Amino acid sequence: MDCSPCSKPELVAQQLPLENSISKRRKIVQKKVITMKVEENSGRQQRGDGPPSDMWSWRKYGQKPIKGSPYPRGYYRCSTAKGCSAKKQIERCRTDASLIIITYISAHNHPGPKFLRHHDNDDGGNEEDETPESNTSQSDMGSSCSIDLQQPVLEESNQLIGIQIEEKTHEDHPPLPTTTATTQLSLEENDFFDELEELPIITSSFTSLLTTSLFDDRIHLPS
DNA sequence: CGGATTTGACCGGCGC
DNA sequence: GCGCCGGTCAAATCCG
Repeated sequence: MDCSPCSKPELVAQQLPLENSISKRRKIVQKKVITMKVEENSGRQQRGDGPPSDMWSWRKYGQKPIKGSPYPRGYYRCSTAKGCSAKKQIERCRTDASLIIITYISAHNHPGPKFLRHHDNDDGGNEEDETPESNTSQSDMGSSCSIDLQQPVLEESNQLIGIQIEEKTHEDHPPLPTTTATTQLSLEENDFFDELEELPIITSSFTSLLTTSLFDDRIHLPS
């Protein structure tokens, strides 16, 4: 039962220096931790780090053994668009190899894959796959993308255990670690996704949960 | 041949 | 100040 990585302090407490390179004064780390159980006979995670396929294209750019965990952590970057700063980390629960912990960092700043496009292009006006490089305005600030964040849809063969959204605003005077906005969700917490139900395809109850949008910087600006 | 993956090295932050 | 650890880079390799 100790397989509750959602509450694992290490996961929650780790800070990502990703944004640090962007802004030293303000560190805003937006992460969404998805814990899901994958079946061994799914034949996908046979290598121990095989990423559950979602609708995005991810390119692996690193892998590191994590202290205290027998399983390495894989670092993936969105390869759907060049300028996309979306990343995800995939690791396995130290106590349960069948438990996959996927950490989504930042967000996609480009139209999503097929089904999203179909839904998004309803107006047929934004078909332009605007490469983020075109607008060099804030291509580096992927977290502040102006479009809603699209979240992956995982195979229904995977069982979603929980989603944990956390957000850290780290300025000169960092608040108590416990003040980090952490939303822990269970499968029963459907009300949270009530606002996210606009997702066009719902292959399963789990996939719909995964289509949540991360936060926009615009909604919350502590300034 | 092009793109994706692998893997070791490097860098920066944090704790002691 | 030093060491540890996590995250990223980049060259080499593999695969389609």
